[in-house]
Amino acid sequence: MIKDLLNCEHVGRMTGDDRRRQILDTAISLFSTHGFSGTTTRKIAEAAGVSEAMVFRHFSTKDELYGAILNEKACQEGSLRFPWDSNEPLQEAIRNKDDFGVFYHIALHALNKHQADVGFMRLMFFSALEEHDLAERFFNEFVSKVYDFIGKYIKQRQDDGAMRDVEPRIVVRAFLGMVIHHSLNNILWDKKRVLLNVTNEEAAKNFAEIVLHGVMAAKVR
Amino acid sequence: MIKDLLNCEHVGRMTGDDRRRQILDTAISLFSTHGFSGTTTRKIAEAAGVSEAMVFRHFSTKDELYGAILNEKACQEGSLRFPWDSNEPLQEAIRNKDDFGVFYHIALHALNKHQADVGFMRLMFFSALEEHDLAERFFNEFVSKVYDFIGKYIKQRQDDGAMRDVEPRIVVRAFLGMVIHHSLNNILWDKKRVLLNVTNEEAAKNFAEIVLHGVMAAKVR
DNA sequence: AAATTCGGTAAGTAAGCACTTACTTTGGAG
DNA sequence: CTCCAAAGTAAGTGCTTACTTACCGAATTT
Repeated sequence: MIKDLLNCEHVGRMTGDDRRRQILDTAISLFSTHGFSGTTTRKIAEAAGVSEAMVFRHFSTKDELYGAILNEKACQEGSLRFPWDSNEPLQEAIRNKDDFGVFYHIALHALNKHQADVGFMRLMFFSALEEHDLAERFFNEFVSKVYDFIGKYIKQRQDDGAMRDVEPRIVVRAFLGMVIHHSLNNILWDKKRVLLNVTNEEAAKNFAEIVLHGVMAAKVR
Repeated sequence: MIKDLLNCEHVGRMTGDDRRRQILDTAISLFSTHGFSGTTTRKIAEAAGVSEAMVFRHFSTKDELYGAILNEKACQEGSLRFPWDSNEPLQEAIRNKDDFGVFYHIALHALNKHQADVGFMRLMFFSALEEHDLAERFFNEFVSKVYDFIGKYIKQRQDDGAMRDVEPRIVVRAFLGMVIHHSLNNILWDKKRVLLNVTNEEAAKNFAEIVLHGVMAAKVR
């Protein structure tokens, strides 16, 4: 029979794996906008265009479905794609001890990532608020490694005499605070960007400058 | 009869207003730990030690109860207590153009407030994620005024020639980012303070120094 | 002391929830 | 073409939900 022609919007039935993926994607979108208890299995099924029984064929409980999502998201984002993986400009900045470049590219990478996956950020915040243990896992496997990475760079630059003697982790907290808080504003609090409307590049540039030099006028430099 | 003696843990009945307050307080605690849809009216009633009917006598719907909470919280925190109200050290720092003092006291005030009312912060994040319009109201009535206040101070110091020419709102975003993100870590992600364990005073001091001078070693100063 | 008010409950109701059962349809291998 | 595993569903199950009704009994008022 004629198949795989005009695969527009799916008419017939899907393979098990395809349907599983589709239910998962649908669920991600719903959980990320309404949280765990705010999302019903019925709505997931409806949005996926199947009966509820299909949801439970692929995931035996609602908890397992939520777990599968967080697991995938945390791993996908956590184990493969660190900000420094396949980020040549950042790697080069590190090699050259170009401090501005390092902070700029970390910030820009993060801001772009957050913007591209709003659902992921919402999901993480929901599961942190709802105290789901996989949010903790994401924190342990991803965030803490970012702290180590940036912290080590700062420590080395302090040893070089280029940076003053501040606890590196406080600097990391301050810097990531600027970046993450900015994303959070764009996603959650100030979606219309009334308070502040800047490109990711501008934000990254300013955050990097502030963490390095602050806002005071240079006296003699 | 003997009454009002040994008023330990309440035996008899409460006045309407007292009961209303008590239900409200109970609900605040539950909503802030489980979110709106994660909290049932039954659990609220149980925790308050009354029947569900009492909850609905005081608040005609669950939505109204949630609204009353956010309303009170947003107003209580929003209209009276700005960081600069009844904060003499901050006011003095402003008068003296003591930039470090200004940022230090704003940060310290915020960090202490967040620590003292974890429930409020959780509530705000839940309602922002759940897109409750009163989170938006809090943002418009409180946050935007903080931006104006700090932004104006920065603008003035730029005019004085003391601070370099950066968009003041970006500086505010960066500074509040450090502070709020730090609180968020303490409340949500890193409750045990594995990554960073500092007092509010230390954090405020370092954040203020970073926003003013950055982390680079002084060249000639 | 009787009347009235109001804090309080037991026992509902209808709708919605996560999850199941028993069954039908479909596509592809033999 | 025949079969059968797997994709799919309709119609439940028992339980929980937000919310209601009809009724107590302790105070306070008169």
